[in-house]
Order: sequence, then C-alpha cells, then structure tokens
Amino acid sequence: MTAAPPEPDFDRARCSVAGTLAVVGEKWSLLVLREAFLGVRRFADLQRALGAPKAVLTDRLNRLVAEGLLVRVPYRAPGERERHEYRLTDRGRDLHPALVALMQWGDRWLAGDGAPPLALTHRDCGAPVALGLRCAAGHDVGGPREVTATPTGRPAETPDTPAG
Amino acid sequence: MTAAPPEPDFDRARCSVAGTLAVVGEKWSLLVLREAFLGVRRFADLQRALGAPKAVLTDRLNRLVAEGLLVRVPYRAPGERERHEYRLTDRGRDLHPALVALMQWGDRWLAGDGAPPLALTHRDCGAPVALGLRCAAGHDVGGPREVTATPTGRPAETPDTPAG
DNA sequence: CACCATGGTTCGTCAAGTGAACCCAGGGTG
DNA sequence: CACCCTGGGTTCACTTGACGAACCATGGTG
Repeated sequence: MTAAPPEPDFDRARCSVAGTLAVVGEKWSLLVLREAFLGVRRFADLQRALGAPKAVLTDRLNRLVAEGLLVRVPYRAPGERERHEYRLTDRGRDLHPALVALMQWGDRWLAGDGAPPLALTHRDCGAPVALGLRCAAGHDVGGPREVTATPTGRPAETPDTPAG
Repeated sequence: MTAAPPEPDFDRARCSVAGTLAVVGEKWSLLVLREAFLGVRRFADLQRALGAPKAVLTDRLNRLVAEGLLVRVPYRAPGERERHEYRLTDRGRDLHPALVALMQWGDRWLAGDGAPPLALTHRDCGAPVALGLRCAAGHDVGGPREVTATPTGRPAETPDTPAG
C-alpha cells in the first residue's frame, strides 16, 4: 500500500530540492506526472505511453496519490464497469513549471537539430511559452549568477557566482 | 569508468522530459548540480554536503562530466598537491531553472509553516526571485491549463486542460 | 457461458544504491 | 627517513529497487 512514505535520506534542511526529489525523484514519477499534464488518466494508457513495468507504475501511482499529487477518481463509461482514473490535484499541478523546465533543457540540449517533440503555446494568444526567472521588482533575471542564495536566518556568506 | 552512457530506456520521442531525466534523473545527480550552483566544487565537500556514498558520487560526477554538464578542472592550493574540482558548464548551468522550480515546489508544499531553507534574491536589486511561465507576446501564463501542448508537425488534437 | 479488457498482484532475476574497508599520491612533522 | 594526514577515489558484500512475464479478479459482450 505504500502507506507510510519512507524517511527521505536526502537532507531536507539544506534546500527544498531534496525534499521535492524525495517525493517525485523516483524513476517514472515525473514521467507519470508529465502524462497527467498531457491528459492521460487511466492506468492502461499510462502504461502504454510510458512503457514502465506495471508493478512500478502501480507503486508510483499509489505513492503520488499518498503524497496528494494525484487523486484516484472513480468513473463509469457507458456500458462498462466502474473504473478509476488518476487526476492531478493542485499540489500536483504546481509541479508544472518543473516539468516545463526539464523539457526546455531537453529541447535545448538534446534535440540536436530538429524541432522539439512538443511545443507549448499560450492558449489565449498562440505564442510560444517559456519559463523565466523574474524578481519581485519585475526584472528579468538572466541566469544563476544574478541570483543570490541565502540560507534562511543567516546573513549571505559567499552565496553564488559558481563556475567563474 | 562509465565511458559509454547507457541507452535511455525512456522514450525520448514523446517529450524532452524523458531525455533530460535520462541525463540527470538518477539518484543524486540533481543534488550534485544543486551543490554546484551553491558553489561546492570539490569531491570531499560534495560528499559531506550530500551524504551520498562515495562510489555513487564518483559515478554521478563521471556521468555529469561525460554528459558535459560539469568539467573537471585541475587546481593547486598553496602547499598542497594538484587536485581537481568540478565546475558547471553552460550546459549544466542551464539546468538552473529546473532546480529552482523543484525548490519552489518544495518551499510551497513541504516547508509546512516556517520559512524556506534557502531564499533566492536578485543580485542587482535584492528582491526575491520566482520562476514563471510567460509567452512570447509577454503575457504571464497562469498555469498548465493556459498552455497548449502540440506534438511537433501535427495539428493540436485535444492537447491539454487536464484535471477538470 | 466462454471471452475479453482493465487494473492490478506475484514472482524470479538482474541492476542500482549503500556503507565499510581499503588504497594511493603527495605533503607535512619529528 | 619513517610516519601520519587528507583528498579522491576503488572494491566488496549486502540490501533495495526495477524489470518482464505470468497470473488473477471484476464486469460487460457475443
């Protein structure tokens, strides 16, 4: 049942990336969510789309439901027995930027020459969408070097400016 | 040596998320990169910060170097022998948004009450930074439902609007 | 009633992650 | 010169996780 999620052996204290990966960092989890964003809701469809072993898929779905990223919703198609499907919750939907970020990286660095396999456009205006960092003052943030990371409650030591 | 990276068993065709995860989806990879963004460059420091087994860390570093996300740079501290450190490349640095996205999710959904462990601010103005989707026409995109995903080269079928 | 599809579970095998122990190069200390 | 320390690993025994094929239960169809 995957009732009690295991203690994450990542250190959650240092930064939330570890915590998030403790929830969705297992193999297939993020891909299950990707399919959910694409509208795939049923076990068999997920299994076909992903090619993941059924046992693993079962486990990941249970885990994602237990973590509140998906809900299992019963439904009945006309002339079929009751089944259930998996739907994103707000908590799950909020991972959208992370998936888009991973997708953008792949589009940029793995596609090679051709067009990316999936194009995202704004529903309202049709223009392509992209993820970007912006500060509360409205400035676009160019890259990691323009970002200062400060451990909470302490003054900034030597926070960033990584590979010079 | 991890010379030839294994064939990713994810389907890269459907969407780049799979491809990206084939590169950085193994356990610890993204956390290694997180530390790199925080300025940690040396093997022992990474090991201390992450608590990952040395063998795994060795493997992940080799893999990330082989994939071109990190470079191994020799250096010599005064009165010590030559060592080498791992630095982000452009390819690696471009994963910054993905890590920020994962971090933001954790800050939002895992922190509970308190402040997030790490605060990101704009170096130039000090304002907190956040990731957001915007379209090329300049509109802020509110969420996944405002995004249409289109497989390349085909017309949009029933692309999005996931969990109604 | 036999058959089929969905949505799983079980099982044997194989790959991956884990922690402890060990190793090697080079430098510093007595 | 013998000895120890530190960084950056490698090796090994063990546990956990992923894999794929087989099996099963429910309920509708011919």
